[in-house]
Amino acid sequence: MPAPLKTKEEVIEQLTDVFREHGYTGTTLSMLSEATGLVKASLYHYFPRGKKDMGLAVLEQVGDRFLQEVIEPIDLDGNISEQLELMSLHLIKFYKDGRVACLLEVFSLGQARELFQDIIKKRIERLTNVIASLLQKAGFDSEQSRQRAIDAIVQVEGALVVARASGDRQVFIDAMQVLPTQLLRM
Amino acid sequence: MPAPLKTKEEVIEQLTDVFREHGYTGTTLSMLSEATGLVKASLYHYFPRGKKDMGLAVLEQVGDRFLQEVIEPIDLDGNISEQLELMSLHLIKFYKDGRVACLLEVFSLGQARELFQDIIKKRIERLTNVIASLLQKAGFDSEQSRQRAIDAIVQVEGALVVARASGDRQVFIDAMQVLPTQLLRM
DNA sequence: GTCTATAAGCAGATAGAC
DNA sequence: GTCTATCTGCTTATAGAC
Repeated sequence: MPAPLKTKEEVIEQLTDVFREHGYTGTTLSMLSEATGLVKASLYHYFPRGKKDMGLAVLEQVGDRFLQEVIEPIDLDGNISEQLELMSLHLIKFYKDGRVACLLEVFSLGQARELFQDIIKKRIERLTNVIASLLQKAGFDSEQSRQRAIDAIVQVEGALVVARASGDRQVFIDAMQVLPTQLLRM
Repeated sequence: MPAPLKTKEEVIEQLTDVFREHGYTGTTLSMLSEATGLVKASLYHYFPRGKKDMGLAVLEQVGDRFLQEVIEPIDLDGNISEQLELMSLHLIKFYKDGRVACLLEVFSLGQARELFQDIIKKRIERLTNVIASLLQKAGFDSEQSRQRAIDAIVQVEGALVVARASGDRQVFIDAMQVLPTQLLRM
């Protein structure tokens, strides 16, 4: 039996680009078909329950990639300032200089909200905890760390939105570059 | 000739709620019909070019309301810290404690982006200038004022997104309450 | 695993009566 | 100014051949 031309993971990656640009409702099966090179019926082979399954798969894979590419490289025993600088660089890369949206933003709108809100809520909670534990290592108390972790997420989401809306990606890059200093400011 | 039961302005207000919740693509004429109590054909009386016209009308009216309710109350001759506190309160009210989205965010996604990007870009530029001129009154130089104005918009947009995604409106309220201090910090 | 063909329904939009 | 009725095209989704 020959290996499939595409793994499911590769298909999901191609779906991701479309969902990130158009949101959940704004994405049609025709777009997804064109992006993957598979006709609609073929997509149903990978995702039997259709668009909803595709959204879930994309959300999960992007979440995993975020942890791998942005969070896991952080060395909790390293210099905190350097680790935050590293995180900043990885954030810029992950969001392609501000060119792509965050799924947590675009999947929390309209009818998609009901479908994905539990997952999205958990992801934000988890991300808050990870960043907060990093800041606790830097000497902030539990509550301060949690507040600053939320600030960081607010900063990322806001900078992505403003960069996209204004058409100026530099807004995102600048915001990420000052993020480490902001988080450690007394 | 009797007065119409609804003015166009009132109709636009009802459309606004739907567009803010579902975004442009996610909003259907059926939703708009239900929200206004008018059948689809009646909506075309007010907006001859259809959904696109409705989006433009909503964008314009919300922009005007923002200037009236958040920007114009600011007294450029008053105490700067007090004026920013006032702005903070008005922002919380305008976005209904974080319950409603910003149109500049949700109208900059997917296919709606091409339709509205020029308007959205101009609105952000204008808003940046207004806030920057306020900060110049507080003694910041031109470049610092502009940067901090962008920071403020990033903060508002980010806090709205995180509040919506996490289902915790307090995130937005908290962020708005610390905004004045943040903007004036040396 | 990929395809052709097709179903059922909803989308945005229009004609024309009242 | 609001309506009923209708149109065309696109939507998600499925059946079944290869």
